[in-house]
Amino acid sequence: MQEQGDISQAQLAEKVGASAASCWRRITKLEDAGVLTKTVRLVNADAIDKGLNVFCQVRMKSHDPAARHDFETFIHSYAEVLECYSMSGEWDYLIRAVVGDVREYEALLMEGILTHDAVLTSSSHFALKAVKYTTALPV
Amino acid sequence: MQEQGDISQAQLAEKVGASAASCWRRITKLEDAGVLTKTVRLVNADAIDKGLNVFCQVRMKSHDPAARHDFETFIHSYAEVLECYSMSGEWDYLIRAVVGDVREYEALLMEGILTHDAVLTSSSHFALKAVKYTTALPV
DNA sequence: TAAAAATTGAAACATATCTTTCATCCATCC
DNA sequence: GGATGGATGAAAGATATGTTTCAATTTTTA
Repeated sequence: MQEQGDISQAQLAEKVGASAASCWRRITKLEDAGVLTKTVRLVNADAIDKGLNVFCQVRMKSHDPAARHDFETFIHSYAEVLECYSMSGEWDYLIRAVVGDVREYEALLMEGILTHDAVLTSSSHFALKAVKYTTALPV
Repeated sequence: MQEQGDISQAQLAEKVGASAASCWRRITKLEDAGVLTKTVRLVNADAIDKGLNVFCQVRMKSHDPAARHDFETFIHSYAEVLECYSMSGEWDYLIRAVVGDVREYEALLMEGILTHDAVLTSSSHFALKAVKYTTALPV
């Protein structure tokens, strides 16, 4: 289901060698346990001109909880930011953003991310190619 | 659909203020055009003990196409590696891997990634928290 | 402005879908 | 070893689903 989210329980049952009813019970249990979460439809980034992946490392001026929380809420408001992680080490945050071109990224960085009060420095790195991208966790 | 991949066309129609038939036609067109790709089910990483995100930067010994291609195929074989990008700048690749704990990552790195002939160096960075994670591209 | 082309919505259609029920099977525990 | 609890599969049931058709409307083209 991680690879084919729209598979029917009947097909799934055949694939795993169980009954449809058994699949239904297991899926329901996993949903209730919060293991299986939402179903999403993936979009081809190149097809909608968002094929450029940029990674942005951010260092904060202050590490106090309020500033961090404010920055995290702030970063959530940017649709171009698909991923953001609070990091150990020299950089406080690592962001993955998708844009159509470098100009678009410049705008996101200069008029967006860097305008936040708590941000001290940033360092951007551009992906030349997405070698692998999957949402499926191991087993 | 990027946020709710299992929405029915009837619900979608109501949401966007169009008919179900119209939705069906548009979806079919986007699928045929390769814009809408597969539907996937997301899994709660913490629930299956894969809640630790690690970023690994890799530098290659050689930059020749054969070595790169071989490494990229190699990296595809690791289920823990969810994302891998060929990068500009000082590092050749950036990898995001999910593991249960640091021990598990040590094994992936030492017995996996670093065993590849073309790899020169690597640098790993651990995420303390996933602040934002979405698969939905902007608009 | 008039003709042509494309898009739309409503309804009908056929089908696939999830969900429940029930009897059976298996494993476990006292 | 018998009884209890849990899991299983097959079938039935009700419903929601995708897909097509057709007439009407809108947009484009000449």
